[in-house]
Amino acid sequence: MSQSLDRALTLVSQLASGPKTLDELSGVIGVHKSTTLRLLRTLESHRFVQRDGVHHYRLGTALFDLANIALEERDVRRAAEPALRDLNARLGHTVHLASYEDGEVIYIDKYESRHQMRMYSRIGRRAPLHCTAVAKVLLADLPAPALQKVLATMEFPRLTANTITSPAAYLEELDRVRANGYAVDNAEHEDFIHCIGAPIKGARGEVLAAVSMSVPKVLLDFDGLLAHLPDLLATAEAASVECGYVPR
Amino acid sequence: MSQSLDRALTLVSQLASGPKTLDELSGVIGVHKSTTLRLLRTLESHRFVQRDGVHHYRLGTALFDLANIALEERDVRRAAEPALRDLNARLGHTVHLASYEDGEVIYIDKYESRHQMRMYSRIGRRAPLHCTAVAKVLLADLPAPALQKVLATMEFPRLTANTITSPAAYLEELDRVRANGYAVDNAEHEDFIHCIGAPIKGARGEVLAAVSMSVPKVLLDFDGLLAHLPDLLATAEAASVECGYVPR
DNA sequence: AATGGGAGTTGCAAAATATGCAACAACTGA
DNA sequence: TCAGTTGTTGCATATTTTGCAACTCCCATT
Repeated sequence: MSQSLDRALTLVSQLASGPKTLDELSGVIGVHKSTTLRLLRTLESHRFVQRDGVHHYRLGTALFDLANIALEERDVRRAAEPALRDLNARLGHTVHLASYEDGEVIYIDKYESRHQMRMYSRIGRRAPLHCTAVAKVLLADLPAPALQKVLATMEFPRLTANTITSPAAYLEELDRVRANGYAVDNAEHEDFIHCIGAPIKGARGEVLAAVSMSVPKVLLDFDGLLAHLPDLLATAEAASVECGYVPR
Repeated sequence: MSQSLDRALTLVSQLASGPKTLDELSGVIGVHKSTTLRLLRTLESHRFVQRDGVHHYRLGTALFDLANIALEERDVRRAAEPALRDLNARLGHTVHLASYEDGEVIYIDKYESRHQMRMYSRIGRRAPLHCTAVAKVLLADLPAPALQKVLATMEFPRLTANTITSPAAYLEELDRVRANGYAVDNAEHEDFIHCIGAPIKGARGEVLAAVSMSVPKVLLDFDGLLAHLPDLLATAEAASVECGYVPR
């Protein structure tokens, strides 16, 4: 481990909670302010950090560049785009693409609803593991040891009346996902939206990503949502084929 | 300057051009592979970097988190959202929000067109300075010394038949932006799209960000686009008011 | 206008870490 | 099974990082 680097990256993470002064940042990493300044100067030269007025530092624009590049590096995103865009155009609802990365589920693409609505999800954000359709799809495909490892640190905060709040109930839900070949979010994450999700597979049948379609309850009831399941599964299969999957 | 940190951040930047092996990364920063490994281990522990298979490293998910947070830190984005969302809903065309940061113009929000279309712009990406409406709006408001500084390093690659390709012509264009109170991209960036942009101002009249509306030429000709100028200017003013601007 | 306090900045000697080396481990293809 | 490639490790040495004390700059108060 590189101590100097560790300190610098801690500074960057600390700036995630808002702009801070040199003294504040020194306090966080426990070194002299002249040392902190030297680290900030280097971070600034790489644009990870920038001055915000005279006294504050904040996160810099290199993060945008790198985050965009990190997204575009994910081949499944490019391969899935035509199918997902088409689903969004035909049905007019929000479509997400998410992938599993190191114990987290990240939204890597999103096509906005034709109807004006605000959702939690944004490209680059993590999806909560316990209550989103995409996360259920992705965790359902993990090998048992990896799934146990994730569950060991997973939390189950109740976000709506329907949220799954125990590991046991969650494992049962993942069994249903495996049996059905798709997942649902029955207003478990945000109480005005429900959602269906399906896996996008690769050449060897492994799950590369998950696609989901989210609809406000006022526009479509749950049965109406499920009526779109064939569309979603067809979209997932079309995207899978683009990723090298050979259907049976 | 912190040499160790500088090397580590160079590694991160290098991974922007695709996954790389330990040896490749050592070659880039000119240190022994055991040193490179130690730097990568620290980057990995902060999730700036992750393993991609057994032999490659690639950009990690912390970049998504930080980029999202960096975006949401920008108050103008939150303040402008209602006005921009409304413009997008009423007219159905792509609406962008961009801000000026350290010599660059960054898209910080985007509302997709009702019509299926693919554009260069993405949230977090830089807008080319010489040929986008948002960049013209933002550069037109810079004090002369800062503008000269930007122009000193600015490039003018021809992207379409209409692209401005010289500093002199660009300065004339900025004069027009100042006189008109709005900017146009007359298919200068992407030859199938034109675009109008306007400033969003703060409490002291300073330009905080730029809003733009982009339309494919096949949907609306240039006169048709200009007919929407009152809508765009009204949106920019509504957003400005949310940012503390007091109209005259 | 002067002053004091807060925050940023600097040069350098001392303290501490980063570094490279050489050997080893693991994996893969022939 | 073996060779080559790539990742990994412990430790002595080389080099950088660090803290100090003083300085500069800016802003608010008197």
